[in-house]
Amino acid sequence: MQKDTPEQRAAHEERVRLASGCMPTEDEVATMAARFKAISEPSRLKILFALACGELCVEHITQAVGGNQSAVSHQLKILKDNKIIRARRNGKQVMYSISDGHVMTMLSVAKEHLGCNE
Amino acid sequence: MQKDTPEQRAAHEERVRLASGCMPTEDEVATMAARFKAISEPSRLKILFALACGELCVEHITQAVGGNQSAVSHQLKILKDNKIIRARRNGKQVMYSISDGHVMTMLSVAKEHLGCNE
DNA sequence: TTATCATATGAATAACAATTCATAAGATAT
DNA sequence: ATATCTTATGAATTGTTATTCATATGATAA
Repeated sequence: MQKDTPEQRAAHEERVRLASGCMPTEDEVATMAARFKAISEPSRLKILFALACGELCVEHITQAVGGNQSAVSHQLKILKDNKIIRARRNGKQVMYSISDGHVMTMLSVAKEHLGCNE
Repeated sequence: MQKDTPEQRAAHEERVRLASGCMPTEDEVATMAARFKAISEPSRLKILFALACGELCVEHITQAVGGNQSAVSHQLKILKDNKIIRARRNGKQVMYSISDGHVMTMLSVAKEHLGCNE
């Protein structure tokens, strides 16, 4: 079998170099991965779709998605730590909401992508 | 402490009902969660950023992201099974590429979201 | 055919994450 | 102050997932 010519080898190296150049830093990749992971569990994704309709307190979130209060609270913490949602206290309750438009975009793009089966 | 009035209680139920109405089906949530999970590992996210610059074969991907061939191959399978990337054979090589625009959107939105620290 | 290159896969281990239970903490009312 | 309502947290268990190694498969060339 033919070995690559020096030109081909250079082209390969160039492609790898280009791809490496597209790469965010290790820290950036780690942060993005953690945020995707935060929204990659069915129970947490359900919480987000519930919050997409508007701010809710923990009890209402729990009712909307099912499950128990403790589990929901743990999940809310993960979402909050990853800047996916935000919290504000209102008396005895804590109200949660989607943190910004990027998250809403993710949700709608994910839903659209469901149609793509190829 | 005051109990909720019937009106307040009805308002609460309405909010929960509304939130539940925003909810995709169980199957849809499961699929979306699985796809987010596919892109939520640093090594796989790196692969995607490499492919964002254009089609690459396995060896080049491996060089671009580091790690060994077997690990990369396992990760490519997960991405492919979740419709995040596609594969085409070209002689002895298999060329991988981002499957569609939704994925590219996800990557750029994720990168933008890095700037949001609140 | 055999040899070689490129990629994929199965099985085992090791790291990680989700859920549950029990309980703590924070806020308000009495 | 105490009681109650709401949410958060720590620890333990259970279930998942990533990575590695060894090897299989698939394609081309000699």
